[in-house]
Amino acid sequence: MSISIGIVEDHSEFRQSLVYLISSFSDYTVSWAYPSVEEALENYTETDVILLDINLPGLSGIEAIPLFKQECPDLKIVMLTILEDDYNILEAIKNGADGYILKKSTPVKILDAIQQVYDGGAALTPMVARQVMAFLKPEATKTESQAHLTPREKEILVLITQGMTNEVMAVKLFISVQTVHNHIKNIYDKLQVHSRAQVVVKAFKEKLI
Amino acid sequence: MSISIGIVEDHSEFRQSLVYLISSFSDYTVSWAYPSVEEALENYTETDVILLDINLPGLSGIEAIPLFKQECPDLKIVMLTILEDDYNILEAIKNGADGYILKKSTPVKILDAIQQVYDGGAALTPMVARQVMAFLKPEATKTESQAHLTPREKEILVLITQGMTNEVMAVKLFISVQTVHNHIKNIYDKLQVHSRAQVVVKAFKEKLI
DNA sequence: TACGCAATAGCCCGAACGGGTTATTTTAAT
DNA sequence: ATTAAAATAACCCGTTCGGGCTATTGCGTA
Repeated sequence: MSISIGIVEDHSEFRQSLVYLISSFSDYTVSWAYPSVEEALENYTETDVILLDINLPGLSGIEAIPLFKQECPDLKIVMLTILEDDYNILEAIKNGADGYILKKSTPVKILDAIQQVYDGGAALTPMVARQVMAFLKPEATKTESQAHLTPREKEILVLITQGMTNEVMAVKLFISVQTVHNHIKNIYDKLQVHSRAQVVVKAFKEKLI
Repeated sequence: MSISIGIVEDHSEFRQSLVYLISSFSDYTVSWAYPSVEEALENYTETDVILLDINLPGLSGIEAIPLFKQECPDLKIVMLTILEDDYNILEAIKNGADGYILKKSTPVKILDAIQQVYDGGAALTPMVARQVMAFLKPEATKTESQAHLTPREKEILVLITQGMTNEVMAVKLFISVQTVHNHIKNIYDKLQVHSRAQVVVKAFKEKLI
C-alpha cells in the first residue's frame, strides 16, 4: 500500500507541482491538497503524512500542527518553508513537526523527507539540523549515576533497551551470542535483576539511559 | 582543491574500507587514518573533516571532540557509531560534533555527510534527527499516541514493568496464564512491539507509566 | 611479575516467552 | 435487540532467555 499524503500550500502553482511530483510515483498517493489550514481541516481525511507550508493566510502552518496531530496522533508532518530561520524551526519542533525542509529542495529530497518521517525518523535539511543542534548545546549536564557497569556492558544495556535480541546484538557488535549472554548476565548481577524487562525499568529509573 | 579528511576508527577492516571509499573520489582526500585518538593527536595534521568513531579503546570519540576542535576550531567532526542512543547523541552534540551517522550507512550517505558538514550544515540520520528534536520538545507537547489500551491491558502493562512473569501475574489477577498471555499479545499489537523489554521502554517513553 | 578485571567464547538445560488460532462469556453501546 | 468490544481460556510450537559453569586473552597496576 502506498503512503498517503495531504498538502497544505497556498501558492497554487507550487501546490500543483507537488501534487504532480508526488503522484508520479506509485509509492505515494496525494489524498488531498488545499490552499489553507481551514479548508484542510474541514475536509480532513486521514493520511500518513502532511506537507504543511509555514506561511499561510489565516491559520499558520505552525499553529496547524497540533490541530492535525489531534486528529491523528500517528500522523507525520513535514514543514515546507522558504527560510531556515531560527524562530520558526524551534516553534515547529515544539509543536510536533517531524520534518522541516525548504521549498527549493530538489524533488528527490522532498520524497526522501516523506519517506523518512513515514519510517519514524525526522527530516531536516543540514542547515536546519545545525541550528537544532545549536539549541541543545547550552544544556546542563545530567546526573551521571554510579553504575559500576563497564563500557561494553553499558553499550549492551542500551541495545537491550532498544528491544534487540541477543543474536542481533551479537551481529551488531561483532561478537558471539554467548559473549552477549555473558555481558547480560554480568549486568543482571550488578543491577540485581533477573530479566530484560526489569533491567529496562532499572535503566530508566536510574537514568542510566 | 579537494576536501581533506582524517579518520579515527579502531576496527581496521572498516577503517580501510573508509579510506578506500573516500579515496576513490577526487573531491576527497584521506590525509590520515588511525585506530585511536591518541595516535591521531600525536601525528595530527590539519584536515577539513574528521570521521570519528564513538567507541574507541582509550579516549572515546566523544572525549576526543574538544581535543580536536582546539587544534583547529573550523574543523568539522562527523561521529561514526553503530548505535543511535540518546546519551551519546546528546553528549556528542554538546561536545561540538557536526554530524552523527551510522557505520552501516551507505557510502553515498557517508560522503553526503562529509560534504554537508564541510558546507557548514549538520549531518544527522533521520532517527538521530528525531531524537535531537525530541530533546527540544517540551514534555507537555509529547502527546504520545496514548494507545487505546483497555483497562485490563494497562493493568498488565504495569505489572510487566514491575518485572513480573506471566504466571505471577495470573495468580495476582485471579486469571489463567493463558489469559495473561493473550492480554500481552494484544498489548504488543497495539504498541507495535515484540518483547517485554520493548514494551517497558515504550511504556516509559510514552509516559503510559 | 603477579594479580585483577574486562572482554571474549563455549557448553548445558529447563523455564519462559512470543506467535498463531479459536472460542465462550460478559459488558457496553447503538 | 443487535452489534461491538473486552475479558476470559485453551492449544500448539518453536525460539529465546536466564542461570550455572569453565576458560582464554589482553590490559593495566600494584
